[in-house]
Amino acid sequence: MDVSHILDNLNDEQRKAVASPSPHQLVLAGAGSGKTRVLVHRIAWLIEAEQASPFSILAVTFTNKAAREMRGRIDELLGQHHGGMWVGTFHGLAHRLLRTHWQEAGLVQDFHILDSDDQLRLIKRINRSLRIDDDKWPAKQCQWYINSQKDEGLRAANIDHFEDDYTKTMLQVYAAYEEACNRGGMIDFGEILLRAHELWLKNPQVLAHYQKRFKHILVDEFQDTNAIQYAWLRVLSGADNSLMVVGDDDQSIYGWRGARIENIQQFNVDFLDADIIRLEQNYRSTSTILKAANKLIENNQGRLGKNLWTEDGDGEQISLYEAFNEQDEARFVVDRIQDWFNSGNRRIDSAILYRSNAQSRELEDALLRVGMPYRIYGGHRFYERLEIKNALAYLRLLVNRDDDTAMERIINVPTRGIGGRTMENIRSIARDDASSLWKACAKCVNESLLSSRAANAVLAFMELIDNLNDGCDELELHEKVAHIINNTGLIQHHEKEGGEKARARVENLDELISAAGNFDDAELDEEFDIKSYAFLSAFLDQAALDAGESQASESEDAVQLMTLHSAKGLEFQLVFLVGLEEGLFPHKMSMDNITGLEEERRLCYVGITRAEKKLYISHAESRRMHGDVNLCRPSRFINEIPSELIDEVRLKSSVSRPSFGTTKLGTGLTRQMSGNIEVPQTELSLGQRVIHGKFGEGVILNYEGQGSSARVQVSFDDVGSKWLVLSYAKLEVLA
DNA sequence: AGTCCCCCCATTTTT
DNA sequence: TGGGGGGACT
Repeated sequence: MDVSHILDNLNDEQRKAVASPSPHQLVLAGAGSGKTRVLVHRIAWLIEAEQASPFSILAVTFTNKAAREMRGRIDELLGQHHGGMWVGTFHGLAHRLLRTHWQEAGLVQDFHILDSDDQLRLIKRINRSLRIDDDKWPAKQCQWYINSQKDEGLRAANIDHFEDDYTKTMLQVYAAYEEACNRGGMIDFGEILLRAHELWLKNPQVLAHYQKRFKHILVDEFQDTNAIQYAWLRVLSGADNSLMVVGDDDQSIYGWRGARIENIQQFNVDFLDADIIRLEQNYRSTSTILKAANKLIENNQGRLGKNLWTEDGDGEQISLYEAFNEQDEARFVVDRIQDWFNSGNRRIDSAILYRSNAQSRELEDALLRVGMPYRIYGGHRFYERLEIKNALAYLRLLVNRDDDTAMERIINVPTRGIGGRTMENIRSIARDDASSLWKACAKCVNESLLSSRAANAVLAFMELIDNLNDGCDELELHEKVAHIINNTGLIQHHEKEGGEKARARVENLDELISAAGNFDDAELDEEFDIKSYAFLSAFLDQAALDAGESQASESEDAVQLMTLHSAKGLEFQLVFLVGLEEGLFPHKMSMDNITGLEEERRLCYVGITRAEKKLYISHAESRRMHGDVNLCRPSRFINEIPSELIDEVRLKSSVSRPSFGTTKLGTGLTRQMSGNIEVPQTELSLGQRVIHGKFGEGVILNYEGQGSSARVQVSFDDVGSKWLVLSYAKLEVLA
């Protein structure tokens, strides 16, 4: 077979990786160096050149989006869809194994997945029943503890007891939580991986089967794997199978959630014969941008070492803007995007990247003010929304009446007179009988264990669910969903909230019906009857494992706003990195230790390498955070970029820039101001020192409005900051 | 059961 | 500054 089309259009290094004869490859793929390309071409190479069966291939990614993209590109390159190949996320694949081997994994057949919201609710309930002080040991903290232990592959029984309060309490909660999950047939995200790993260890015959099947394993974003994920891979690949891992140690930004950058080094130890291939040629950015990124990341210790280069030219200089405050920064960014748009570019090719979500507000305000369309990534994902989770909980009860998490969620939503008192009774009966809430409800009704009013309400609820069930039997999935939504009063319930929010919720419920209609079983080998409860079950699994895109309208030409973390893997012609200030980026929570600081630096590296053509970096001299104004020093990362690559932006008004004296802001710090933004139609500019007849001396912080309604915000030395209408306040400029 | 108010908190996020 | 959660009050 002619396989030249697989190797054509690859560079030497990419080709070396794709056609590597070694059983193990470590591909260190720099940003924009064609890493997905290598994975996709490698798979095509295995199938077409080495005659590997698609059934023998397993490709793992971190996100569903990445898995879908890879799958699409493989099909495209091969010109057909190979069903037998497993391409998915760690969680998706592990889940698939557990569905098949539920018995060997020690699960019940109809186990269901607990998402982080369900998990937190469950922990809260457990803590209440254990009488654990929520102020001292917040449920969130317990959740974090449990998940981190699971990421490390540790169960409560495996953890050494120390007699300190913290470990003692956490272990108590962890153990009770494990028990509750087992009783209810629930597994959380960490448990999916842990069980899948234990499945290998406890069932040699199952392991042998999959080791024999998956001769070729490929892993994307390897630097993001945690301990359990790597252990799972290592065991599966065994002694004979081929394993290709692709990653970039310089883009490891998820250490805080268990990712182990050390897995890359460990790979070299575990597989001494591994072929190490560096992809350093970059096809994304200008030489200037790459030089900046290279120099910045050189400040990190213990790197495997990589230097990005391009055949492209230098391109534009990086622009650095020193804003007076966060509003000025936002205004600057929006102005630049307008210029860019007005010179014939698309907004969708520009992105504003920030360290923390809170920074988006100012940017949004500025964008709204000029009426520029934008899209914010992040926030609530579709299947995590309240109204969607409520509807799904009804569906879950149809599949399994003993699903306590679902019961807890909707037994009184919409309100039907089953309050906290009644629930306490039901819970305690369930606890005593070690039964589910549903069974406890039945018992309460049959044996008259509740007041008649409560009993009636409970009975009505149970009848509602049973009737829904009967009405659903012969319906297709989307009809089932519609049936539930229309017959539970959920719409009216959410409408009652009123306002924009209510409208959005009702719309989302509609969208859920379409989502059910679109649900396809492309990734499942089994044939499903779309009217069956098994199909409904598969849909619910999918909803738990794939949170869904947060916003649907992708078509609009809008500026992209997102955190640096969510920008990983994306690229834009024009990129703004905003808020480069000490304490914000690097963030103060991560800057006091070298590990944290280096991860922040990698985050900055990720940000810089998102830019294809032009990069703007900005920082503000003062920024309002949690209510009060802080003075900010420029981020050390700015100094780590060679100054010859940077042009400092001076706005045109800087020619007539007023001179500033040494000013004092409310914080008591003394510093040199260098603002240069003029308040329109006045002689004033931001940062300027002024005097007011009544309030005394101060500094101009901000302005808004024009003409007679123009106002300025002044931070007075003695009385704090005030907004003044210019036409009334007689402000005198101080030299 | 629902509303209101106060207090507390405040990186990053996927599954 | 502002959002969310929990408790108290109606």
